[in-house]
Amino acid sequence: MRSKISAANERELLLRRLTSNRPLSTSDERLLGELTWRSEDKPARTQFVQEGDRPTESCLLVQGTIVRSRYAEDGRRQILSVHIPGDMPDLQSLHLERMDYGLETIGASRVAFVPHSALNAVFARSSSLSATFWRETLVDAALYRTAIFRNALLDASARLANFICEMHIRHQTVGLIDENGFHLALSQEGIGEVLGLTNVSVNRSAQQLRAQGLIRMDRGQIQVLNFKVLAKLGQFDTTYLHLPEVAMSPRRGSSDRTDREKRLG
Amino acid sequence: MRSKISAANERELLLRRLTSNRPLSTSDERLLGELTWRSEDKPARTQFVQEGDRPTESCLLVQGTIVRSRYAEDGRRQILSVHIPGDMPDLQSLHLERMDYGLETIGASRVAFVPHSALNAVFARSSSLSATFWRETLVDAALYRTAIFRNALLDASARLANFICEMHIRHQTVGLIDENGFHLALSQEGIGEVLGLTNVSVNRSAQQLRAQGLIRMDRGQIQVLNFKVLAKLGQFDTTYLHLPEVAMSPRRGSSDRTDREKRLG
DNA sequence: CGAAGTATTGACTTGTTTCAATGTTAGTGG
DNA sequence: CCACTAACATTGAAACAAGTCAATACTTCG
Repeated sequence: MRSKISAANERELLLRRLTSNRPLSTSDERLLGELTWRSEDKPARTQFVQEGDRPTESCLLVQGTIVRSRYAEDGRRQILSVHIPGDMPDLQSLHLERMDYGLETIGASRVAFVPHSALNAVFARSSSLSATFWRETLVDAALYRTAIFRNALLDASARLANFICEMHIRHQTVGLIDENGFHLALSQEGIGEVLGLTNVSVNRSAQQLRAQGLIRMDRGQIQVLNFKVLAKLGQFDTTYLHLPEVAMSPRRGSSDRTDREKRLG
Repeated sequence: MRSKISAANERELLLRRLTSNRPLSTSDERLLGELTWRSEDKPARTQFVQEGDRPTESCLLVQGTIVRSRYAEDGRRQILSVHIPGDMPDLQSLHLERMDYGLETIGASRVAFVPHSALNAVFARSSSLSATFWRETLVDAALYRTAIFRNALLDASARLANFICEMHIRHQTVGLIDENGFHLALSQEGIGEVLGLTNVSVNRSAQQLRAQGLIRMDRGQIQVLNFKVLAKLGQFDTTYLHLPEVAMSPRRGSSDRTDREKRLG
């Protein structure tokens, strides 16, 4: 259940993730490489960080699927976010003392831990590296925004479409996708806990999307057949993922903000 | 509509906010004081930052109420978060190039702007100050988590109760509350856009809470009469606000995480 | 005063939940 | 290798919370 392996995998995974937007300086890369990770394998359905905890380390998901969760009084679970390899789902515990959510595995997963003290030491030495990690938590917040939007304004099918689009792109970004699509350990009930729907509703929505030829979805294997239509249906816009801008359009000059104001109502 | 006033107010407001959790070092305080703010008064219902923008400055709400918003294709608006004086609702634009949401005033508001370049310069000089601002964005993310939880797992009345609890505490934290409660510029329709409800539903829920003697609520003025019961009803737990811990209990030792794991299902 | 925004109320509609039963699949151990 | 089991997926029917539509007050403010 525990192993102190050479942290080569963790380092590489993290590096790939952090540099997906802009390259790190060689000194930052070296600093990053000095971090020591402790890896652990977790079985499926295991809550390994809990609400109220005061972690002294943060984790990196190396393999598998984990979720952030919060429970209602009657025991129902809300999944706040779904994480795939490369994510650091409790980086924020570096600055927020108590956990306000739990972390649990969905399928069997491999998780690597790094002490807060080590991270802080590194950030004190490099403000650019600090900014890179800060940015990660900001993208995370952007995903939350989309969850709020999605669950409030879209109906069941559109929610599912939107969610599948997000997971598709995120898997694509870290190279976890092939001709059969990507693997998502979440059951239909689990997807319901993300989208604020029941398993029944998710099932019926999935059937609709399948009937329209937009997706294939079979026991955790999801394939997007028509991304464009799926995205349209789910009102999906990649902006919030803050991916690298391939064909960087010339930056719009910093025009006077007041010129662009819009009166509402 | 624009004024280059002495930034004394902005500085003080920001300082009060940032030190509400832990004091800043004198050198950090000095650095903070060197920032130059440009203040602007905005009329009600004005969107002054829009989806897709690439801001070169971040703002601090000095006075009034503003919201983060995102629109569905049919024009319906989702309010992602509600902001009160002391909040910096687009700090994240420092590291995320494009806005994935808009910023709009609800009532007439005063907003102060500071260039990203100035913030970056300050953060490069002090990693502790950088961490303090980072933390602000992390609390922000915690509020999003609660919004997701609330809108998915609670029924209309509980959602409203939860939301009022949050706004009550947040106003209290910055001293914007008196014997008549606090002022919230949002209409019932606006509250609905926060909670994923219609104005009709908000109205009926408000009546319920009033009938139970839990709140008073009249044209933007909200008074909590029985916080304890309201919080219970809304399943409200302050953890996620990450307030200073008054009677700091001795930190639980960093017990081996694996000892505390919980199997689910 | 008039106008616009906001709050309130009632009647009707609807998307989703709930409940419950039945398939289906993957994994386990004899 | 098949019976057994648990988890997951699918289906139908009934119930319900919230939405929609629409009419009527109330407030604020130029």
